[in-house]
Amino acid sequence: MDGLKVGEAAARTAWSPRMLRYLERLGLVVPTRTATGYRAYDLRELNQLRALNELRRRFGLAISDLVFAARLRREPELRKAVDGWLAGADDLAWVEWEQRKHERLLAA
Amino acid sequence: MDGLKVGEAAARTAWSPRMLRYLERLGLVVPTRTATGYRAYDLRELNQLRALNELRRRFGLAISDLVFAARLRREPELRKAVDGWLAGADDLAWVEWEQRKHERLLAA
DNA sequence: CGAACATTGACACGCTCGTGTTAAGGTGGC
DNA sequence: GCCACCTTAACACGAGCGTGTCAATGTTCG
Repeated sequence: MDGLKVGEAAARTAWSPRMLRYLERLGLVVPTRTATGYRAYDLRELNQLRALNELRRRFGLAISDLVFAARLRREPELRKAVDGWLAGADDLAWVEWEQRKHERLLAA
Repeated sequence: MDGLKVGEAAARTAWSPRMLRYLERLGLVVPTRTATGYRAYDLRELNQLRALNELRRRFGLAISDLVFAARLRREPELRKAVDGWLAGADDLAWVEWEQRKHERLLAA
């Protein structure tokens, strides 16, 4: 039987049960459920949780940053808009973009 | 003489002078400076500011979301790490990633 | 020179985030 | 059947975000 309950999963990932429920509500790490409603964390979710911790520690990210990153991936329109804004905002990036456009022309 | 002062720029972008200074400190919209230290907003910055407003309104983004997006662009290591996490976290994305790996193998 | 603007820095304030705790009830294994 | 765990919902609370405002000082322009 795989699928740890929230307490067991918490003990193995350095999160609290409270935070596991929170992360689920944010859509970041969503476990399956047993027939009676218990959260069931499999290896996949445990790895996500450990990796999430590591990401936060190494880069000082906020949880909301990851939520936003997930949103960027799911909403292409948003991604395009943000990329466009950054391109307009960042001189160097804009130059690079022009260069790549040039390369594409050369390659064609 | 191009380069509006902070008050003029604010009047033309629906931001307050206070917020323009805040956005500068965050690195999102950074005007040049006159010899005596006054902020000088050119067309480029005015457009960035208007576009930033629009982004926030249309997608309900927080300013910190844009800060994070800018960071993603500037730190490739961070971008790779976050993309990797999302790939592991999102079933569909993972499947697509496998597909693309497959395509790459076929193309080779 | 004086009025109107700019600069930085500080204090303040409401709101949301991340997190814990507690309450009221359901589930499961010994 | 008990005890330990789970469920959701609520109250709480410090920290930080987004903003305004005020103070003390410098700049520009008529």
